[in-house]
Amino acid sequence: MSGNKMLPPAYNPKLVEEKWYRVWEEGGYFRAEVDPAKKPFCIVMPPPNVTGELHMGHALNNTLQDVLVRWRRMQGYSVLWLPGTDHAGIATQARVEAMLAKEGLSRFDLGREKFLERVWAWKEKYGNTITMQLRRLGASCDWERERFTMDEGCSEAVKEVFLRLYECGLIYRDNYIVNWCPHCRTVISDIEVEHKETAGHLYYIKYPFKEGNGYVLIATTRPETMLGDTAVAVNPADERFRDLIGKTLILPLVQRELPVIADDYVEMEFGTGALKVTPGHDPNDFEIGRRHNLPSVQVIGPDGRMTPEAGVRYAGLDRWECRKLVIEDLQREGLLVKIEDLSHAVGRCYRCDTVIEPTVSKQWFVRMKPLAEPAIRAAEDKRVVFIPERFTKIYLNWLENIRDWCISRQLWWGHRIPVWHCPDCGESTASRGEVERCPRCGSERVEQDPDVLDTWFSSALWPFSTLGWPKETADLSYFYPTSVLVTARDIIFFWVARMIFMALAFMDDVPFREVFIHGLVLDALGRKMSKSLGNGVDPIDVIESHGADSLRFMLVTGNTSGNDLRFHFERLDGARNFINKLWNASRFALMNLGDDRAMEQVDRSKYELVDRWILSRYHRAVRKTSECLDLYDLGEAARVLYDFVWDEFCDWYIELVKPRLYRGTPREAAVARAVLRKVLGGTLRLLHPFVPFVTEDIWHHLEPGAAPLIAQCWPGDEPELADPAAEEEMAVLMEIIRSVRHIRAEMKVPPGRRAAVVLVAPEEKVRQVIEQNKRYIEELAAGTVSVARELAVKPAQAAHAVAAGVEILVPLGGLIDIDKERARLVKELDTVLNELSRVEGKLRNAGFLSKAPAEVVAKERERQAELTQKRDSLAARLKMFG
RNA sequence: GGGCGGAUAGUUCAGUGGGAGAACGUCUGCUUGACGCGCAGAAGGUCGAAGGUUCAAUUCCUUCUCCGCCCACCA
Repeated sequence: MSGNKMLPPAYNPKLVEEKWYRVWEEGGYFRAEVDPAKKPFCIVMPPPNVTGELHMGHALNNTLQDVLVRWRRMQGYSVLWLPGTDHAGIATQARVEAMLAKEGLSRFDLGREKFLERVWAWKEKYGNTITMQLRRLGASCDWERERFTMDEGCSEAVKEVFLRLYECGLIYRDNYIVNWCPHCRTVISDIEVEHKETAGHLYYIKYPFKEGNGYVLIATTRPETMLGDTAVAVNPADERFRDLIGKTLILPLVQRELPVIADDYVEMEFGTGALKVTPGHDPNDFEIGRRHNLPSVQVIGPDGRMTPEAGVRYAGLDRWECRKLVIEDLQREGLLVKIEDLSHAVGRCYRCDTVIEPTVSKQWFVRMKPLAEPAIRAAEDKRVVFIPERFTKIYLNWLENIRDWCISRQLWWGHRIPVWHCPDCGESTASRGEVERCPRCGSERVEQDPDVLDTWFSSALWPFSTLGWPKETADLSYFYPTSVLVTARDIIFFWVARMIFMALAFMDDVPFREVFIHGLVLDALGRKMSKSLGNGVDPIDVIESHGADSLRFMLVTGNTSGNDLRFHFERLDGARNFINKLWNASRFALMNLGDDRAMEQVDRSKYELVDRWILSRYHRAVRKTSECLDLYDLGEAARVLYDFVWDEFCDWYIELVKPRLYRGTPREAAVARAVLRKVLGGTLRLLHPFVPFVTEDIWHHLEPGAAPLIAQCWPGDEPELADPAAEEEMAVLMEIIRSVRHIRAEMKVPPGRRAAVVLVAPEEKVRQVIEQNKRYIEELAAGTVSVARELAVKPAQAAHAVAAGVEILVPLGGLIDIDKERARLVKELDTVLNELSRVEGKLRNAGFLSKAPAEVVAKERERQAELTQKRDSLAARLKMFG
């Protein structure tokens, strides 16, 4: 025996996780090779923000990827899991600005260049926090290929894509109504606006006619915007207002003249049926304005304060203060008719939750229709497949209703728009390199556009920019298209869809063949984990307390693809217990296996029933696990392994193997050891993708000197191990053992006391199986077993049961409590009778007999026979008690 | 206003056109030579409601109820 006995009785992740990660990383096991002899398997990691710290969402996302990647690697694919981080424009800039604020500085004090130096310095210092945390999770990505959305290569790709889109007219610059965040001081795209139902008010305001008395009553939720009104619109079909169209109103407080116009957009039923039109601060009004050539007045500025256009009384006021004052003023003038409560959706910035101010502004856009179409077809043609399938519809629905994508941001941190403007002639020039002078007028006063691109613009290129595009690299031709994208369902629009249309436009192929969507990690109460709620659980804390494997296993088993997952600490304990169970089963094996590996090659004819059984079950586990993984059913795969390890391998096989190991002949023990080693070795391989650390550690105790488990091959299908006969026979033994245990427990037979179990088995074959495996029943049910074909005289002082057609008698001498035994039998008989009547009812049904498949009918017949025998036996037994 | 997901044991969740499952919790035993992060045994469910399809529905279809999410330019 070797140093195996040194294994401690509990697995301690802290002792081994760091060590094995180092072995893997330094051993180059994560390194991807372009190997034409192998099939490629590639995943690009959704890049976490450089500002980020690992949260449960990352932990889930990366665990799923790591399971797939480790599994494929073991299967012999040439695997590339490409990691990286995202520059996260607003988030990172805000972080550094907050730091500057502590020094009493703003970014404007530093200037663009100096500020960017500070951001880069910050990134160098803190940007690898999350990648270090991913290592602790066990993520087996190729760190030598780590990328950053603003590194040289990615920036090249961004420029290239921008220029090509610009040149073919798919990127344009226009004055348009956009979503302005007064807090972030930048425009954001439509999907970055979160619409939240908010309690508000509907204000009814009189707009007097210019001529004569009377007024039109309008209703608005945002009275401060009235300062920018340039018309009032009614529905042309609205009888009430037909005569008013073309008349002129006087805008209260401002005294501007407003035409009454007719537009289909106006809902007759809402409010008063008359709509105040503010082209400068409402997307719908903007469209109406364009249709009717209305002027647009910007009354709210970039800082959320009223502009001079709003009039001297209001200029400089915060938009909310202004609202109050406008209401007061209207009230004073008797123009405010009433205020109603109204719940409506208010758009807020997804980053800072500030209420978005729609504003007209000159921005850069991507023309979406031509790009969206191929992306729609790719999903329709199943060139990209979503798992679960239902997300296809969500994706398609979004693309089919897509609007142009606003890509410019008024930030400094990001990819600067590669366009230079000439102040002299107005020419704009897009260029890959610096532009020194205007190509049109020769002016040297050209200046680069100050804005940067939406962070998601560079993310959209991630699957090919990281592989080297626009260069034609070996990685790109070998690994592209990537195999699968693993991501949370909340960024299908932000990211998945954009990667697909960009890839189709520039690579002429999908970026990945499959999209594996998972849900969100919620807290125990079902709420989203968030910083503001303070209900987040830190994965690193969990790794500290339970180990990375426990966290991984819990996340995988708790998850059905696409569905959210609630985080329960109890489940974490369950995962840890499982890992500890595996550890101890291995410990048992190692204590008994010894070092004589070469001797363990055993002739299969020497296998006993229990060996054939566990090998057959192992074979099933291999097959089932592989099937589940193929279907991205990782949770089910992990559950299959959990059940196999705990129920079959530990609770049954290890117990069944002990008699031979402890008291068997040397030859018997050798057979047992061989099977034990085989099953344990295979199981470790199966479990490795899920719980890499503990399996790797055990592996090296089991096979000292062998290559690490990460580099071992995935268990192949061994059809010769399937043994239905062994499973059937074993089922009989197990049922008998359970019955005896049940009787012992119910009748309170002390554990130390051996019971003399009598088994009456009329069937020759069954009797043989029992006879040959008597020792196992004796061992596991703590008794001595005798078998008979029939029994002339049945002992009265015995507990009785029927299992698998075998009558079981456990003589209890004076111990038996007749009343208790009778009650037990009555209860047993009751369930048998219920079941039997159900089965017989079925078999009496002509429809069932004629229409149900033959094997279903046969099965019911079999059950009927079994139940009948059980019933008779129980009834006879009851009769004995009178 | 559309769309999606969930509703199954006390709790958290799997699952299935033909005998309802796991984990945790509960109850009863147990210093059984791997493990008390354990072992053995047990209790506990008209599978949200109502219809329909079928020989057979917890599972498929329709409607409804409740919870959650996403999308949407009724001010």
